[in-house]
Parts: sequence; structure tokens; C-alpha cells
Amino acid sequence: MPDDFPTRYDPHEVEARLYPLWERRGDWTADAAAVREGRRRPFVVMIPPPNVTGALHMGHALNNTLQDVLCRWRRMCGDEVLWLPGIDHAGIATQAVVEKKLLEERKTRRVDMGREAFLGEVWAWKRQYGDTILGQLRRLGCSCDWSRSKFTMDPDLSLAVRKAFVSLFDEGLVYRGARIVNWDCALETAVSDDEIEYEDRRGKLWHVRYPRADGKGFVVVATTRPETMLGDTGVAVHPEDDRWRDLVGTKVRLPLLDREIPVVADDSVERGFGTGAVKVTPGHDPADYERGRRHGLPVLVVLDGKGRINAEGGAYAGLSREQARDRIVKDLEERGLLEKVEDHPLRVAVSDRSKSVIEPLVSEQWFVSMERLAGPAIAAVKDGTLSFRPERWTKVYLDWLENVRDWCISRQLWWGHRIPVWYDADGAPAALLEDPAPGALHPRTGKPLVRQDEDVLDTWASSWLWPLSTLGWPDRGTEDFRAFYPTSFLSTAREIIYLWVARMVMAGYHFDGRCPFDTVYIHATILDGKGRRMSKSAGNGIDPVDMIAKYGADAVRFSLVDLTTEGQDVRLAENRFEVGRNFMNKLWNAGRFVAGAGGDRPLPRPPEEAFAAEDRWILHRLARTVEEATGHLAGYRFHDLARTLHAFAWNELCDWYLEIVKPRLEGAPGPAVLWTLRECLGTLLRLLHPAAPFVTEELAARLSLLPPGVSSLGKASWPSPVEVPGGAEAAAEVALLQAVVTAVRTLRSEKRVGEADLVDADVRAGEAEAAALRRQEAAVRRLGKIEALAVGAGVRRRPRSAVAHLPGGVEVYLPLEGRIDIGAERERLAKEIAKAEGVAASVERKIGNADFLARAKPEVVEAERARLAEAAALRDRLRASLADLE
RNA sequence: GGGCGAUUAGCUCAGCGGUAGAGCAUCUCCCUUACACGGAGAGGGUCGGGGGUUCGAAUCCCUCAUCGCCCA
Repeated sequence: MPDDFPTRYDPHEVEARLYPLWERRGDWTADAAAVREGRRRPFVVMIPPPNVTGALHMGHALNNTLQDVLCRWRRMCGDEVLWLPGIDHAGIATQAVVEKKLLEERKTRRVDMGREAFLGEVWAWKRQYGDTILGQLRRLGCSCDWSRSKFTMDPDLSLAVRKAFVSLFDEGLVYRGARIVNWDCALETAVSDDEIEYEDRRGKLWHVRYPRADGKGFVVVATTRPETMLGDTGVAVHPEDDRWRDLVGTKVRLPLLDREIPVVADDSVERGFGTGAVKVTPGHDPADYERGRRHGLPVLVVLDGKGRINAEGGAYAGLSREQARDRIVKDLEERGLLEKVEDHPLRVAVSDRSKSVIEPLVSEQWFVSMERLAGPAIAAVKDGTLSFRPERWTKVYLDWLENVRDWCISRQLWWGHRIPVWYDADGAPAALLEDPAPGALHPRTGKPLVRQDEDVLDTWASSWLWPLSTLGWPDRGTEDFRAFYPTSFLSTAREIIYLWVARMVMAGYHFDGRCPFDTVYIHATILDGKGRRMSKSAGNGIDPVDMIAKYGADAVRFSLVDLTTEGQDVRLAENRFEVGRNFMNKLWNAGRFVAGAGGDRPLPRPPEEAFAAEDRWILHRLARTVEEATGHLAGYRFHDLARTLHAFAWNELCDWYLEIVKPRLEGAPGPAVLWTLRECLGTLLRLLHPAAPFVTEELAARLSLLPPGVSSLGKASWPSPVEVPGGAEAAAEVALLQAVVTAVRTLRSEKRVGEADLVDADVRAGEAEAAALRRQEAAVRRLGKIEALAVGAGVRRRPRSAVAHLPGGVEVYLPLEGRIDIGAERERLAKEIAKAEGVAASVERKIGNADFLARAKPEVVEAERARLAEAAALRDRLRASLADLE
């Protein structure tokens, strides 16, 4: 074996060499002209753009592996594939990271340095770290079209965002207003409903006495958040609550601030909660906001952006939420206004980004009115234009769209797309496609524009345009847009079905009139070995880059593909990658073996009659494998794909074909065996190439398995099944060979006869089987380590020989006198007889059942009859064997 | 509170109406000239509990239990 074909596959050298070669050669650069001229069908995938702040995690590794598998496959099928990569500016997350860094390193806050300077810092940060994750995708082997890589804040994509905003504004679908929003006090910005999560916490329920204005005692209200009483503008009771009926329309005095507030009746009040009377704080509670609106109560906001009590809070102004609560509770207690305190479980809203407790508060924000946009997105799945895999995610998508709420799109941040709205001195807004010149006038009011809106847009306001904007929209006439839009396939995580997928569909329909993709594949969630989500904070993550370093990219990819069953979550422990690594090494060695046997040079296909039975068999199996693998890919059945290829390569090609054929490879091997080996290996490498691009490419090159004029496996055509004359008959012959060899091996192992010990074997079989076995005699003897093999219908069992009973009446005898423990043998046979009797009896019962005969499908009945015959025959033969033993 | 998913060999999971499967782990043997990241063989499951439909259920329906995710 040549030294340059080491016994172990070294992924790192191969990966480091091949990837840059592929990329430099532009193998994945999509050709719009080929599509426009009708030469190729497009297959377009938009990468879910990872955050600039991000590093590759297992979810990315899985998602992008699956996308790459499909892209590489479709490319081999002759499609013009565009897999467009890019990054998302991730407004909140990125700004938070940079702010933190500045504070730590320079003790500077963004407000101290100003907007311009701060944005300069973020851009610098983006330039430094922005491509990290894209580099990691390269290590994974992703075949993205890097020439078209995009960033959501690129000028062209920013223009798209601006265009989208202005047109929505002009259509009246975007509006500004004071609404209750989720306020993140740490990041000092509003966030959307979809960017918060809920946590169960232990809290308290404070029962507070609100004195009646008429001096006749108190109304006791229960609250989990006493500090918000500073913003109370009413007390509400249920209209049919007899306890409070006479109170409706009167007033109570708000303690501590000594403000008179009305008691109103509202049927949203839960009578069973506390005393049935609740405080109404329209400025700081979504339900109270609605109640306040119904009853015309004023809205008081008592917190500032950092969550501190503002001037409305009188003596409490300047205190944090927590301090204010303590002080207020203490003050109430001192005044005898605290009736009782109970433990009370509650769910608090927490910001996804900062993990700080969300403060609902009323503030002026921009909203997108969603209902009209949702209509076509709903229709798309109902009429089949858009489908989800697995299908059940459709419901999740529909549920959200059918109950969609308006989308708060303004963020009090600096990093992002600045809202393209200017105001005149009266505060009338104008949304403009281009920055106005100094002194420009408001297009509607004619007054000078004096200032631009300070806020930026939610990051999703650019992501939802991703398929459109990356291809040139708002210019729908670009070559790329005309060739590649709408796209084909989107693979993403379930948690962004609404955040991203639904919104992309809405944007697609609204701005272009078409659905942006036709298939949405929701990939598995990766959990740790104990079934928990992997997360940085839990410290239970497995870093894919580490795994690639340790096991190789192909091993990681193949393992992930193998783990991907339809929609099921994946519990991932590190040793799962050994499956992939071991398989890659197996392949490598199969290649090494074929090369060593002289199979590394192309040769013409020999005439049909040159092929031996095992050649026809393996080629027949290869054709089935091609069929199955193709079907699995077309159906997104990734696990099945991996399993099919693994089983063929390992359990058929390596375990049997290579072993059977070894003697034919000694000296000067004939063309049939070499050709068959090359055909199997070459086809297998192509089938595996989408999942494991590196080893397959390397082996194809080393063994000259690339078709003439083709520079890379990725450019070779996807195999089609090639039928083999006599394939099925050859398969039967090899199956018999396998059965006999396996039986001999099992008997030896049971009888403790080592493989070094050659034994004789006698096989009794019918004429057809005997003939087949005689043809395969050399292989049977070699694989079974058999000295002399006697085969025939007349073969009789020699005394004291071990016996194995095979289907079809074939019996294998190993004369091992002296090595057989008669007692143990008797026991074994008795056990097998009992088993055969059990099967026979149960099948007899079944066949004896008239209902079964009448109602079961004929082929099932037939199969059961055959099964009974087989079981009965086996039982009889086993009994005879037992009798022989006595 | 509503929805979705899971519960199959020691572990991780396939199978989803007609004889219970894989990988890993375990046990035995083997460094046989492709591979010990390997080869040969073996053991191991009343398919969460209960009820139903069916000639027949791990597979369909109902119900209970446990775990997980999403939404409110």
C-alpha cells in the first residue's frame, strides 16, 4: 500500500485543501443567465441569516448541513442552485454587546459618545467579528454562493427596508400611536410581543386598603405589584358583584398620593381574585389599559425608561422599581393600609435579549397594521402554495396569523435602520425615500421639516424582506430577481415561525404578490444528552467547531443527517459523532482497498457475461440503493438517507462483496471485478457527496472516479439506478451463500471452534440450492473457514455433528465429534423446537380462523400459509435432529 | 387554561395495521495482508397503564400517567 494512502482518514488536511479550492473555483456561483435562458431549473435557498454577534452552534450546524445536503444534491441533479448566505445586524443584541464592551474597556456609555461615534464603534465591531460565523459555515463545508453574500445593513438592503416602510406608510398600514408596549428597562427600548418569554416565579399578593371618599371604610384591592399604584387612575369591580354594587360610581382615595379615583364596573374583572375589587393602572398593565379606555380613565405613566419612578410618583420619584415597592409597602403598613400579604405564584414577562423583567408601559411607537397583510399568508397554506415539513407546523403558523396583533416596529436603539420619518414643527410625520435637503418642506403640510425620528426599526423589519431584498428588490427587474425569485426551500427553527417565516410570507405577498418560497422545513431542536435545550447560560452546549476539529466536518455532517428524523428533537451527546467518524474511516479504507487492488484507473465496462453472481448481486443492490437514497432526499427523510447509504456501504459492499471478491483480486484481477468495485464505489461516493463532501471528493480524485471532463464530484451527475440482467437471481444466490456462511460461523462460535481451526462442512440442500452453493464453493469455504465442503440432496448428517436449519429446507452440518456437548446441544435443539412449535401453533390458530381467511388480504393469507409450512417443516427437521442425537 | 410532541432492548432512536429493528453499550472469540475509528458471533424488549375498533394493534380511537415544547 502506498505511503500516501494512510490507514486512517485525516479530515483536516483534506478539508483545509478542498474547501478553498472549491470556493476559489466558483463552483457554487449561481448563473442567472442559465435560468433566464431556460437551460436550467433554479433551486434557491436563502440562508436564515445568523446574527453578527453569533458563533456557530449545533442548531446552525444541523440547519445548514441539511440545506447543504439539498443544495449539493440539486446541483448534481442539474439544477442551477443558488444558496445565498448572509448575516443579520441583530439590532438589540449587537448594540447590547458593543455597549457592554465600551463600558468595560473604556468606561464609556453610548449617550456620552453620541450617536455618530457610537455607530462607528458598532461598525468597527461588525467588521471585526461579522464574518466569524460565515467562516465557521465554511468549515462545515457549506456550498454557499459567497459572491452574493449579504448583510442586512448593506446599502441595497437598507434601501429595501426604507422602501417597504414608506410604501406601508403611504398605504396607511404603518401608524404611530401611544400604546401599551413591552418595555425592556435594561436596554431601554420597546420590544415586540414575540421577543418576550414568560417565567414562573414566586411572588406575593398585597391586599391594600383604599379609603372610600365618603369616609365609610375601605375598599380592599389585591395587587402583585404595589409600586404601580402610583399610576392608578381607578378601581374596577364586576358589575354583578353584589359586594361592591353600591360602590360603583363613587370614588376612593388613592393612598400615599391622596388622589381621588373613581370606581367603575367592568365585566372583565375576575370576581374570585382577591376581594373582587382591582386597581386600574392603564399606564402599566395591558388589561388595565383596555379597561381604562372603556371607562375613559386617564393614562398615567409613572416610570422612566430605566424603570425608575418619574416625577408623577411624587415623593417616590427617582427610586427604582424594586426600591419603590419596598418603600410603598412599608409606608402602607405604617399607615395601617396593608390588610395582608399572601404568597402568590405569578408569571413574569422577561426580555429575550436582556433577561430583565419586562415593564408594560404606554409609549409612542410605530406599528404595522397586520390584519390585511396576514390574509394572503393564510390563504397560501390553505391553497397549497406554501407547505410546511413536518406538516403539523402549519397549524402553529396559522394560529399566529389568524390572531395576529399589530407589530410594534420601532426600537429605541441606534444600531439598525433609522426610521425614515421626518416631522415638521407641529409634529406631523412624513415618510421619505430620500433624506430631505436642509430646509425641505413637509410634502403634505408644506411646513419645514425640523427633525428626523430618533428611533430605528425592529430587526425583523429587514429580515422579513430577506428573500426579496437579497435578490434586488425593490428593483424587480434585476437578473437575479428574475432568475431566482421566488425561492424554493426554507429551512429554519420552529421558534421563528412567526417572527420570521410568517412575516416573510406577508412581505412576499404584499410587496411582490407571490409567496417567497414553497416549502418550509422546520428542523429538529438540538437538546443535550439529558433532553435539555442547549444554551450558553446552561453551559451544556456542544460546540460544533470543536466537534469538527475533533471528528472532521464530514463526520459531524453525516452524524447530524443520521440523527435527523422527521421533526423529532435530537438528544445529542458528543459520542454521537463517532458514528460519522467511523463511517468516514470505513469509506476511506474501502477506497484504500480498491486502490490497492488496482482499481484506481478507469476501465471500460466488460461484456455482460464477464460478471460473476456476486457482481450482479452487488450491482443490483446498488441500483436499489440509488432508488432509495433518491426517494429519501426528495422526501426530506434525512435519517433514512443516512441509514440506507451506511447499510449498503458497510453491511453489503464491505462486509460481503469485498470479502467474497478478495481472491479474484490477487495477481492480475479481471476487468469485471475491478469495474464492479469502481462502479459501486463511484456511485456510492456520489450518493454520499451531499452529506459528506470532503472524503467523497478526495476518494473520487484519488481513484480517478470522476467522469471525464468533470473537475469535482459536486459537478458529477446524480446517479440513476442501472438495472442488472439476472440481478434478482444473483441476489438469491448470494443470500444463500450468506445464510450458509453465517450458519457455519454461528455453529463454530457456539462450539468454541476458533477461525484458525479449519473444519469440514456438509450441506444438505435441494438441487437448485446445491447448484448455487457449488458455484459459490470457494467463497463459502473461504468465508466459513471450511476445509472440505460436501453439498447435495443426498448429503446425510454424520454422527455427532452440529446442525443448523436454514429456510428452504437447507441444513448445515459441522462434524465436530468430541467438541460437542451433547447435553447442551439437546437443550439448544429443544429450545428451538419449542420456538418453532410456538410459531406453528400461532399461525395454525390464525389460519384456522374463518374470519381471517374471509377478511384478510389474499397475499397475507398466502404468506401465513407459507409461514406455517416453513415452521412445521423446521419443527420436524429439528425433531429429527434431536432424535439423531440420542 | 389551550395546543403540539414524546413514552419501543441498559442508552439514543427508527418502525406507525400483518412474523419487534438500528447504532452505541454489554458478553465471547480474533491484531485474518482495506479498516481495532476493525472483523466474527451472542445475549437483551409482555413496544408507559387501562379500555376500545379490527380476522389481526407497537402501529388506529378513547382514557389515565409521566416528561418536554409552544401559545394565552
